[in-house]
Amino acid sequence: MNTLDPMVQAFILHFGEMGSRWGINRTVGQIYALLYVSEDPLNAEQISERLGLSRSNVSMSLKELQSWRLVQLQHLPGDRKDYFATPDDVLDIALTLLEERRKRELDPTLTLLRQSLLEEASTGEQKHAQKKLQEMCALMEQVSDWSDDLLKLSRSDLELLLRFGNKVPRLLEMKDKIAVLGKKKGN
Amino acid sequence: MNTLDPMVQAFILHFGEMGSRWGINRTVGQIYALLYVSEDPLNAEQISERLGLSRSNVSMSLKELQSWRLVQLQHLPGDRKDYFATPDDVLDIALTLLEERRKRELDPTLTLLRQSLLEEASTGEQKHAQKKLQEMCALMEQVSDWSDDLLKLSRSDLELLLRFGNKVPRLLEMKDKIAVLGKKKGN
DNA sequence: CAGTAATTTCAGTAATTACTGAAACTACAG
DNA sequence: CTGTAGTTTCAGTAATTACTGAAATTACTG
Repeated sequence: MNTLDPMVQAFILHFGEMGSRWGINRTVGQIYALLYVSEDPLNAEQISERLGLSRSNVSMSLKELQSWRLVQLQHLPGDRKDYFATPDDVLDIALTLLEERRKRELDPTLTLLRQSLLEEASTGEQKHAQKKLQEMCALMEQVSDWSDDLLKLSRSDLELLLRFGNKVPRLLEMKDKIAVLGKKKGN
Repeated sequence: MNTLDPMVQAFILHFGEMGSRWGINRTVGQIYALLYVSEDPLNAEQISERLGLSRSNVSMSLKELQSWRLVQLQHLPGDRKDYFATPDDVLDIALTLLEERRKRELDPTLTLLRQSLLEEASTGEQKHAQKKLQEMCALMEQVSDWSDDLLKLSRSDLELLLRFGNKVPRLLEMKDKIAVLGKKKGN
């Protein structure tokens, strides 16, 4: 891990440590951080040199990052190596993260819950359990729909929402007007 | 893991498996699932019997769940044992989860980023890196503020927001009116 | 098509994380 | 106090996950 600026160094190490909390491992976190702050795309060898990781580890980690759509593969003219970079708009990145996390952390459970709710409950204990699953399922569906719609918003609408987003409570002062909109989709 | 209803059984095992994706381990996930569907609070011994776990493992896992504020300790009259239950409102649970995850997954990084941004950048590469950190920091602050405000909402406002939440795009059709509100906090 | 640069796979190993049983602790009851 | 029911701690071990180097594969180049 040679000749990296101390600030960048600290950032990379931090991402490595946070990796486990974020459901990726240290290496994946470090590589992502390195690419994120790099001015230009890097190839696998450059990454393995700068972070002191084996070439094969870098290869596997880059695949993982690609499966999250958090890095993009690029080619430079006249160079056969694969180069990698992160998308440069942070908002893009955040949305990708939201989508992938929903896919991995919510969808499987939602599938299971829906299945369970198709079954007949006989005993009282079963009925109680099913009611609880039902509640969880309903909430998870709402959250899932919410994120779906968020992902469909135009960039400008999204920015608007985020910018005044911390004034959500004020927005709700308008709930009389808003309630009308809500009712159109009867729920 | 004796005499559990197959549906409940499947739910518990699923939570165990998802645990690692959610940043908790199998045991913690299973215990949470068991408590969530249980009609009455359970004590540590009941949990360890029903899930086939050692008593000590249950003790540690319950502490972990308490640190997430996902289970509550209770006492039954005339019984010295500690009993545990999950809060029964799923919305409560979701908000707790949001808050705890922000605390664990976002706050440490936000702290680091803010620190880094206090430093002087000299070289061009440093300046580029700092600009990227700056962008990430700004977005994370917005997300953090968003969730803060969400947590402050009254129960009824929250339900309203969630209920018509999947009509967010429509809400933004009203952005002319809303923009006025946004400007009051000039940003 | 032979040679080479680049990447991927994978079996073995290292590092980390989870779990257990035994011992220590806590708090109450007689 | 002493005994007992309940809980927690912790050192040792099991299980899982991460990482490596060597070999295999891919895809160009001359």
